[in-house]
Amino acid sequence: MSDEQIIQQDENQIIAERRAKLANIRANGVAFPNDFKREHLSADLHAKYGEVEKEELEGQAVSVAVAGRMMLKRVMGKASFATVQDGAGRIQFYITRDNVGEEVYASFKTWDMGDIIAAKGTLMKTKTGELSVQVSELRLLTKSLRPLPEKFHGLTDQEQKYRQRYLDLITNDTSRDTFVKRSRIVQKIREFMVNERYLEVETPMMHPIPGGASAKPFITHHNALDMQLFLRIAPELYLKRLVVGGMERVFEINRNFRNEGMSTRHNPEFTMMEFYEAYADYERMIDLTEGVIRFAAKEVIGHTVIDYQGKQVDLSKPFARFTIAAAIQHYNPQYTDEQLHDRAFLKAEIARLGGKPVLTDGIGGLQLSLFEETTEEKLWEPTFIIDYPAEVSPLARASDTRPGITERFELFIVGREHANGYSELNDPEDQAERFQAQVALKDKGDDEAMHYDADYVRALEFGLPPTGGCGIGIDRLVMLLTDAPSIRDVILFPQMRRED
RNA sequence: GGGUCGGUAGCUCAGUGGUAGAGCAGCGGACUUUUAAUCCGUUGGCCGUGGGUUCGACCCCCACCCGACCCA
Repeated sequence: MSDEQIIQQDENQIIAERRAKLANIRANGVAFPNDFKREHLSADLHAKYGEVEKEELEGQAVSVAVAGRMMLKRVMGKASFATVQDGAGRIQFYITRDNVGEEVYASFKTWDMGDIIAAKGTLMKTKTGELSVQVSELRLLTKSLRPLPEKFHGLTDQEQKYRQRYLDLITNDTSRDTFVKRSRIVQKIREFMVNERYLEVETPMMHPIPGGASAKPFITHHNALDMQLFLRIAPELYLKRLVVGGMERVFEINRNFRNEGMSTRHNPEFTMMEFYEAYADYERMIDLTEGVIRFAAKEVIGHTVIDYQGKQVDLSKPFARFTIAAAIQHYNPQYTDEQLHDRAFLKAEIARLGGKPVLTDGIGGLQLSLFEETTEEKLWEPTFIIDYPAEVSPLARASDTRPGITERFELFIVGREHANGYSELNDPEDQAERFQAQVALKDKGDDEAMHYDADYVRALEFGLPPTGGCGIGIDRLVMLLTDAPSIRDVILFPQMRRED
């Protein structure tokens, strides 16, 4: 369908009438003026004058200049009220023919919901005590050609909320509030990290070798270099190169791209914070992770015991810790210690539960699969799962005392993974071997296995100090803190199928 | 990929084999303190798309498209 056809199809009587009004405005001067100087925001006025008594307020004769989108309009003969929404809230205009003049008043009556209007006037209070602008000058700044969603119910259609986010933002306070909170959460996370003397950095989004995670990448192509590039699946290997380079505390908050299925928990592009600290281990990363989440909750939500989808989550007390096997047994007491160390039993049990076929054969990997099938979703309260098997942790440092185990953790809250961190593997020879093992897995058909990154190994050969690192899923954290059921509710423009 | 539910006026929703409805928005009128203002009048539909069944389909059947949720 061509654009022209879409436009044609979209036209209706309401739009046609508004276009006619716009044509009339054009014929009479500047249709889209940009010379009005807005001086006040609704929220500031409510904060400053909302509690002032009617007589006192009107005695002060406070002059204001405000502007916004007309959301409600109540015309009563020679006097009208309009509710105007600006970036911070709403305020009511009181418009009378006697104050604005017959001509402007007649024009106002033709203006529509959704139009961007501006007023100068003085503050007043109505007889019910609502702070309002008694308008002396009234202007139309932007004619809106399309009707807004119904004023009471707003926009409810999920698809339209996602595809036309601007409409969702205009009409739904909760949606606006979610994205304001998202911004504040990210800001507070930055503040926390900077206070920990971390430097914020940006590393490439386009990678010649995708690395740092087990995931399928998006593939793109650079014309001038005639080179295949991958949208990054994680910044990890670049950030650790920076630690090699002497940037001892770095973090990056940015997008990752994974070419996988979409769900209420997965969007193809999503935001992670990764951070790396020299001379730190995974215990320090656990502390930072717990600290930054608690800080963001306290600063943005105001408290650390929050509601998520009708159930409480307590972020205030120290997060629980379990090894994988201990967590399985704690939440599924039917499994015996013996069973959890029996390869044949684990394989059969995973298959019975409908889990993915396991390509690796180690006890640790099998336990992890069983954990994913039986336990993950039950971890409602914040819980660190620790001691991941080396075979599924190709970038993590192995335990000095327990063979096959790495110093790694993942954080689960409300049954979802929120963070993943470890003491970094800084032995270049061990790293080279683990990459080779990944390549072998890839050859066996695991298309999420990692590539061999020779430059990364070379960097390690110059010496990566002992380092701790961690990644925190920002979208999921925002979901948690804003009580959003779907990742699409916290991403302004979530990925959607093409409309045609 | 599988299952469930949904797609009807610009928006929010009814309708169930027999002339497509309501509220809001729009248009015309009344109204100088309204609060989703109110009152009177009124315009507006390829009922997601394409096939079928039927004298007749928004409704029944099949396929497809789009979305939400659940499962893999």
